[in-house]
Amino acid sequence: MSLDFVPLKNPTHLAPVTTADKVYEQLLHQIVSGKIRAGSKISEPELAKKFEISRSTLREALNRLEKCHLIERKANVGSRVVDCSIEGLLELYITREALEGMACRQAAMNMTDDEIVSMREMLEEHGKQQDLKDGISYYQEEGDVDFHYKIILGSHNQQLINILCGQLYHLVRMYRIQFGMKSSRATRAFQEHSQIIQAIADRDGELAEFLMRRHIAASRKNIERKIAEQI
Amino acid sequence: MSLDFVPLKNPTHLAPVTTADKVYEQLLHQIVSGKIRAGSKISEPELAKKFEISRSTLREALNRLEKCHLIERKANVGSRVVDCSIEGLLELYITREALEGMACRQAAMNMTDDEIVSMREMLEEHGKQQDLKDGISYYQEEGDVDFHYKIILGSHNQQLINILCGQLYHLVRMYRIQFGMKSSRATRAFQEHSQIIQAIADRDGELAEFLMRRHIAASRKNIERKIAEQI
DNA sequence: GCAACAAATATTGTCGACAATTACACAAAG
DNA sequence: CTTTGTGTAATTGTCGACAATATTTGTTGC
Repeated sequence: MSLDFVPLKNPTHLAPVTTADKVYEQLLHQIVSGKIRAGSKISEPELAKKFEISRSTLREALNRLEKCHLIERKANVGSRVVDCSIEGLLELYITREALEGMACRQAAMNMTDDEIVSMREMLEEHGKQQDLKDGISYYQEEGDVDFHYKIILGSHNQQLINILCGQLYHLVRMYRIQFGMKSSRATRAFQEHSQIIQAIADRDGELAEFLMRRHIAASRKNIERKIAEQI
Repeated sequence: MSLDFVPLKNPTHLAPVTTADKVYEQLLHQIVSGKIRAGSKISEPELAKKFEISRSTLREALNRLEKCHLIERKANVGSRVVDCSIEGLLELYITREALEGMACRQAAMNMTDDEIVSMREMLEEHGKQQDLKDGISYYQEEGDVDFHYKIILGSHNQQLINILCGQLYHLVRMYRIQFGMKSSRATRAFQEHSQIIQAIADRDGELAEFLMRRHIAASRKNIERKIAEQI
């Protein structure tokens, strides 16, 4: 299996230099996209052979996946991909609400004017795409993630950035893909994004946090509602 | 170097089964306590020899330290212990404020009555010790951590538990030890703890989160003040 | 047919050696 | 004296093999 192509999008992302890095990226993508099924057992010998690397190198890659909580290891038993459950999804969103809310508050305090301008431009761009496609759209989904990434980075808080971009957002993307979560409240979400940016531009940290928390909570409740309907 | 003695206190803690587990615990303790200095470079051959294990096993242990952000690795360069900076400490407390605030809100919603009783008992115990020693005390410091651990666990949210107990609190303890942070507001903190438990017992999640955030923010501001004085 | 135990198989953990990369020491040039 | 370049030494990354543990298979007894 080739190790070249890089299928990743993450602001924390560094260029992969070592073999284990590249395998890690491949596996990350395959898990997030569901090509390696959630909850499935990982066979070290099997994967090592598939990637044509030694088990040591593969284990190094697995360690990094474990670091972002995409797999879980038990001593002398092995690794499993985390499984996607509704409870897990809700817990994830609650955690996001806390962290991104604070990140948003910090962003209002710490973002440079340039960063704010750049966010406004991005939002405009998203608005145009929304005009064209309205409803569901790949760009909306990716656009949403981009928006959140920029705010997180804008907090200038390395702890928040590491936890959110380095760990939680891989899971967020995984759930989005595997549960087929298209937002269904795109125009609404776009408005909320605008409000949030305005609060940041006004340097109103308290409001910015409040709005971000409401934004994520709304998204969570939307999911809860859908789940309830399916029963 | 012997690998037997277990010097750890963490609710997420599982019995170490593998050699790498034991070495990880030893290193964790040595880093948190400052025996291995913050910011210092880690030599794999040197440490492996000291523990009388192979480099592979040591690297396995290092991977776990990296997982809780106690060391940082650069490809082809090596590992360093994270260094303790004032900015890092403040960022840590801001992150704690967000996460523990939410954990406290969830605890108010999800704790069982038994858990609440158990918290009350613990607080009483701490109160007695405070009567005796008043001022600075080992028990106060450990008691404070115990209090926070219990609330985090009470959230019943695995994400919050993992991030806080598995990652952030190692850093918290490291900073406490290395910066010699004795609270200096012990009686005040005790009162705040009481208030928080009351809010949880009343199932008032909103108030519980508010109080916990104020509690941690006060602690952070206390640190900022001390730092300012030293200049 | 089912349960409990035993042997065989497969998987994970650990080891030591080699390859690739980086850091260091020293010499030569400006 | 500083700086640049080169060669050596040290460190990290990767590999394949062996040991320890878990899982599966097969067998025996009821």
